[in-house]
Amino acid sequence: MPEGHALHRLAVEHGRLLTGRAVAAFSPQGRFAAGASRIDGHVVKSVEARGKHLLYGFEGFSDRLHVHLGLYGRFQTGDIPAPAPFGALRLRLATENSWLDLRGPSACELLDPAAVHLLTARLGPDPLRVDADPEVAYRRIAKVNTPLGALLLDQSVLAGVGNIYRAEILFRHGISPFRAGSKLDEEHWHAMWRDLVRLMKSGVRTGRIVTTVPGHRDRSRGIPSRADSFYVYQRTGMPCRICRSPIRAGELAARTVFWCPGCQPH
DNA sequence: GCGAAATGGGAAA
DNA sequence: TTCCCCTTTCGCC
Repeated sequence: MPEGHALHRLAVEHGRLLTGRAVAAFSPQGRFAAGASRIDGHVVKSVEARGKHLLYGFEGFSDRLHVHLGLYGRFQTGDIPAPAPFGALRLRLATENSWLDLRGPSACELLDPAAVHLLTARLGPDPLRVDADPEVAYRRIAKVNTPLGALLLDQSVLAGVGNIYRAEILFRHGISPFRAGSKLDEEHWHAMWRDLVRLMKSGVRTGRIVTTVPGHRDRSRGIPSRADSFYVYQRTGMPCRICRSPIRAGELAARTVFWCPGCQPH
């Protein structure tokens, strides 16, 4: 489930479980054995999300643990006692109260301060961080002919947006994914940014992505189902909630992109 | 039951 | 551009 909102939610949860506590670290699978033994016994100082990346800091230890879930990665947490490890368990962290298991990440590694700097320096502004500056993203967007649908997924332009937010934000602003970045005026970008901040904050609160408003849902009451949560994402061939045109799908930046040909003319 | 696709991205080619 | 990481879910038999 990892778009940016999910990682920020994990950072909050893990911060609550781990900050100020000594952790026992263990890599039953073995692929992070050396790193785990270096973390083992240290007190966690901080947990933060930057885009889709998680960084964990430790007292008296300048390296940070970097985790990127990729497409398959998953965390599980619980109260001790922890269940017996099974399968490909990359990392288990345990405090005296709780345990945290990590499986299938694309990155689980220790980074020294210089490497952390390299990582954060190549990420664009993250709509979920207070230190984010949307102007930095706009300067990249405005000078290229790359399609907006590709720019929104480029983590060096904007950090944290994934395939759902990409499709949905473009729909909500009536912009074709294939429009060039240079054809987006600044006012329009700022409106999109503000909308992203609002949608992604809501995602952090609720743990899910909902971009539809109640009047546009098939069922207008209660918490919308997943199928009712989106305007275009994975709705290929279904009628647009606004104009009834069949939703289209294509490929952009090596991912499936969805759009409404009526509401998002090229 | 099985294969493909998937809320991602880095390395290899 | 293709592969791969290594898991879950969904759609089609």
